[in-house]
Amino acid sequence: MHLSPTTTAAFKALGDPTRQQILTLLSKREMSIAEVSDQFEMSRTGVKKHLNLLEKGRLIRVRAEGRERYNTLNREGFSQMEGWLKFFDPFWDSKLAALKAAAEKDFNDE
Amino acid sequence: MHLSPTTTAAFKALGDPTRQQILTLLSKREMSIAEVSDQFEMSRTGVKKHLNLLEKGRLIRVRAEGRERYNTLNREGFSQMEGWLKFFDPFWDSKLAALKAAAEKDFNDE
DNA sequence: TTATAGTGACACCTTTTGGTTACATGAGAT
DNA sequence: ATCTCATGTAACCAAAAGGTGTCACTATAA
Repeated sequence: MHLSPTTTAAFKALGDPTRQQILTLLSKREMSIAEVSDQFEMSRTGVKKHLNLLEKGRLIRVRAEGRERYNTLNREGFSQMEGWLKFFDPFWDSKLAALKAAAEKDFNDE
Repeated sequence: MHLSPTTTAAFKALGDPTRQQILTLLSKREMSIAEVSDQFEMSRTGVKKHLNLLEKGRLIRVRAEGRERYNTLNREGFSQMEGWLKFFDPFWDSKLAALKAAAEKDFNDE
């Protein structure tokens, strides 16, 4: 199975707590860069870098309005991740799952 | 919205092509570390590091059998990621989506 | 025009990641 | 016991990521 660089970037982007928080913020309303960075201790430049990474993973889009840039969630990145995760669904349902369930007790717990 | 360190580790783990390939391999059958590393140019130690990261994100489990360690997919990590992505579903369906769709043409294309 | 506020881009530093080699351990075979 | 093979761990290195401040640019306001 092959994952596009964009989708890889999406997963990578979600592997950071700051970017997770940014997405949560943007799920409430679109925000300019300054508005987003006001919510963090971090410098604006630092937040901007995170926004760039989110954009690279198609998790947000940027809309210019005057001298401001408004950031909004972009469904594309989310869909691609969900699509790839679905690839594994057959594994959980397969007949092998029964065997694995039987052997489950033998697994190391941690 | 808060993401556990484990789930963050899962996303981080998927942000790497090698680890994506390992998961794809394990979706066919469980494999020992040596078997997995045979599929890559990389050293066994390098592969082992990737396996550790996958385990940290609860994407695989390790079962000891004799002197071998068999790696299998673990649904837990996958479910947690899917669960978090679902958090954003209401966003796509919201009435605001209509407004956003109307403004869609104004978005920068790349 | 001039000043100001929001942004983009650059150089820089520190920490983490992705990879290596070398060595220690533990189970199976001889 | 000894030898072998799969694995675990530590030390190390280069490259990438996460953060900073500074400067240039542009659009609004005065």
